[in-house]
Amino acid sequence: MKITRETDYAIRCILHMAQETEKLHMITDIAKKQDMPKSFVAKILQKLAKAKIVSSTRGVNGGFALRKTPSEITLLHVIEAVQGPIFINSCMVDNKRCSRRSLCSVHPVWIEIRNILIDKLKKYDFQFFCKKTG
Amino acid sequence: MKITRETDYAIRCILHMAQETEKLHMITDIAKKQDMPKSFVAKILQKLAKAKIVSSTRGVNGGFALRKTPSEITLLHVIEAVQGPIFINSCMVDNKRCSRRSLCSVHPVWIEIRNILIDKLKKYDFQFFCKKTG
DNA sequence: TTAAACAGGATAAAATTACTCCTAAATGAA
DNA sequence: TTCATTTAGGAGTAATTTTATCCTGTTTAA
Repeated sequence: MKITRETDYAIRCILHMAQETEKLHMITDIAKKQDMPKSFVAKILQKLAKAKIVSSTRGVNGGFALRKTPSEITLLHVIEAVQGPIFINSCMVDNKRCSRRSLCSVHPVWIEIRNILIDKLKKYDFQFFCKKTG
Repeated sequence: MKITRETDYAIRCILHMAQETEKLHMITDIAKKQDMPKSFVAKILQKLAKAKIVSSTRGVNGGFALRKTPSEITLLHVIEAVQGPIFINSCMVDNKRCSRRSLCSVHPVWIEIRNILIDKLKKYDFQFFCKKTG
C-alpha cells in the first residue's frame, strides 16, 4: 500500500469538513483553502460520497458534509474509499500477477502485513486528528 | 510502501540462489527458471550486488551467488536494495510533496506505520522462506 | 427561467514502472 | 593472443498508473 496524492487530498477534505460539521462545504471552497486542484477534488468527493463518508447536496447552496461524526471515520475508511482495498503486493489482488501463489513461501507474509496495516489504520479516527490540529 | 514487480523478481532471485548457495548462478539461468525477463533480471542483480547481498563474477563461468547465508538476508534488505527506503507516504521522503508537514496531524501515523513495517520485514529471513519451499 | 452547485464520462499530461538494447570490461580457455 | 562468454552500466522505450482537466448533464433555490 502506498498513500497517493489523491488519498492525501481526501484526508485533507475530511479534515476540512470536520472543522465545521454542520455546514455544507463547496468544492471550490475546500479546494482553495486546502490548496488542491478543484476538479480533482470534485472527483475525490464523489468517491467519498459513494463510500457514504460524506453526503452531497446539489443545486444552489449545495455542497458536501460529513455523513458521520469525525470519531466514526477512520483512516482505513478514507483510504479504502479512494484507493480500494489495502494491500502491499498486487499479487494479493490480481491473480495474473503471480502464478506461483500456491508455491510462494513469501505470500503469507504479505497477508500478515496487510492485516497489521488494516488493524492500525482502523485505530485512527478523525476526532483524534482534529484534536491535535486545533 | 508497495511491492513492485521488480522487488518480486529480486525475491525470486534470492530464493533461487538460496537453493544452491555454493554455485555461481548465471542471469540467463535464473531468469529462465524463475520466469522473468532476462535483461530486467540483470539490472536487479546489479542492484543486489551494489547492496552487497550477492556477489558477482564476470567472464566465462561467471555468475552470481549469495554473499551471506540465507538466514542473514531479510526481506527488508532485499526491498531496500531495489526500492530504496521504506515509506508509505512520499511526504516522508520528498519535502516538496507536503508543505504542511509541521501542521499535519496525520504525519506521525505514517511514521508509526513505517516503523512497524520495517520491524516486521526485518524479522523474515530467507532461511525461513526456504524451509517452507522445499 | 436562470444561475449555482454537484455528477459522470472522456480524455490528456505527467510520473513511475517495467522493461530492452548496446557497448564496454573482465575472465577463462583454445 | 584471441575469442567466446559473462557481467557492468548508460541510454532509451513501452506500458501502466497517477494526476489531473474539460465538457455536458442534472438538480435545486431564488
